[in-house]
Amino acid sequence: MTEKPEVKMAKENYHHGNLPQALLRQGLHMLTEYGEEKLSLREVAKHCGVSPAAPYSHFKNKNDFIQAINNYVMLKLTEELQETEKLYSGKKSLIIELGLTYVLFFLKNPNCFSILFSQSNHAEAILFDYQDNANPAFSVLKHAAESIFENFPISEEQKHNILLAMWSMVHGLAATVSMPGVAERMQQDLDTEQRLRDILTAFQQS
Amino acid sequence: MTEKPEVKMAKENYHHGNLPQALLRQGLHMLTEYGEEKLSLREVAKHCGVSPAAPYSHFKNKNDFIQAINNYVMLKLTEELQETEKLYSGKKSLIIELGLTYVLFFLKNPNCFSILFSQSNHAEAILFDYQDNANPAFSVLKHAAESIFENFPISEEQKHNILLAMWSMVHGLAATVSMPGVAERMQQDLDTEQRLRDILTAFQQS
DNA sequence: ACTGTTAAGTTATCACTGTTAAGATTAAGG
DNA sequence: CCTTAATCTTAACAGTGATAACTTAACAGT
Repeated sequence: MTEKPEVKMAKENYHHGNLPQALLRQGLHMLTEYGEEKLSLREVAKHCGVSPAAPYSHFKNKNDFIQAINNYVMLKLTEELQETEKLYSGKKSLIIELGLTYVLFFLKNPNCFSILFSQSNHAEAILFDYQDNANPAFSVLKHAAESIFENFPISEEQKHNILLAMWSMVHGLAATVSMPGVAERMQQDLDTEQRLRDILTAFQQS
Repeated sequence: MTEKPEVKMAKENYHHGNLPQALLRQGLHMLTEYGEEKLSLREVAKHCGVSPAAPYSHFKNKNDFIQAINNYVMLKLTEELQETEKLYSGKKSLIIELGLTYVLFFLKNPNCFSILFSQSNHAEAILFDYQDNANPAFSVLKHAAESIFENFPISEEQKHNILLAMWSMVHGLAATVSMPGVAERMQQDLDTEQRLRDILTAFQQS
C-alpha cells in the first residue's frame, strides 16, 4: 500500500497523463510516512512535478483530496477483510480473525486511523441504524456475526448491542495500536499476531 | 469544562497578569468548539487581547501548547473517573460505570479525543508494561479491575490481556462516539446513558 | 486541415499560519 | 533607584490553502 510512487511520467507533456492517480499515490505515501498534519498539498504537487495549483483541477479542495485518499484506504481495508472472510468462512475463528485483520491493518498503517475516522460519518452507520451498510468494514463484521447469531434466539436490539461491543473492542485496539510509538515497537516482535489474538479472545478464555 | 473565557483582564496592563492560563482556557474553548485542525495559535492570542507572538513567551511552540491542553484535559478526565470510582467503590457495577464515565466524557467533548491520543505516548504505558501508570485514566480502570481479579486465580499475563480487552472496548466506544455527527444526535436522546451501558454489558448479558 | 470548445496546467497573488529576532515595557529584588 | 529578567510588541520570513486570469494541448465537427 505504501510503495514509493514515481515522481514523473515518461512523457514530458504539458498534460500529465494521469495526475489524479499520481497525486493520490503520492499523497497516501506522504500520509503514511509523515502523518496527516504534515501532509501538504503543494508538496504533493511538487513531488508529482506539477504546479501548486494543479491539484485544484481535479479536487475541489484539500478536504476533498483527503476524502479521496480516505476512500482508497477504506477500500483496501475492506478488501483485506473480505479476503479473511473467504479464508475463514464457516470456521468458528472467523470473527477473531476479522478483528485481527482490522487491527493489523492499522498497525501497518498507523497514520491512516485518524484520517479514516476523523472526518467521515462512519459512526452514524454503526450506532443508529443496524441495517445501514455505509461503513463497509463494519458490514463485513456484521455479516460474520450474523452467521453466529442464527443459532441463538436474541432480539434485534441485543444483536446490535453485541455487535457494537465487538466492534468497539476491535476498533479500540486498533486505535491503541495506532498511537505513536507502538508500531515501531510491535513490528519487531515476532509473535505480535498471537499477542493481539490473545487480547481479542481474553474474555472468552476466562 | 467549556465555559466561555473572558476576553480581557480587568487591568489594561502591558503585562497580562495570567496569560498562560488565559491562553489555555481560550485554546480549550476553541478546540472543543471548532476542532483541532481549526485551532490557530494566533487566533487564540487575538481573543486574549495579545499579540501573535505573545504565546511564545510561555510555550515553546504550538505543539507544546497543545500538549498543555492535553494535560489539562487528561486531568479533568481522570478527576471524573476518580469521582466515579469513589461513588461505586466496592460495588459490582464499578467497572461498567467507569467505562460509562469514560465514554460520556468524550461524548461531551468529542474534539478532545484526537488531541488526547494522537500525540502523547499513552499507548506504551498500556500495551507494554502492566505496572506502568503513565496513563492515569488507564490506571484507574486497572485499579478497579484488580479488585475483581483478586477472587480469581489467573496469571499476570492473563490479567493484562483481560484489562486490555476491557480498555479496548471502552476506548473503542469512546472513539466511535467521538466521530463527527454522533454527539449532536446522541445528546438529544434521554436514555443515552442506558444505551451505552447496554453496549458495554452486551457480552455479559448473553 | 481548420477552428471553436473545453480540459488541464501555469503563474501570480491573496490571506493566513507558525515562528523567530530585535526592541519596548514592566515587575521585582538587592 | 537601578539593574536584571520576564513579558509583551512589532516586524519580518517561509510555508500553507485557495482563487483568478492566462496558456497550452487535445479533440470534435464541419
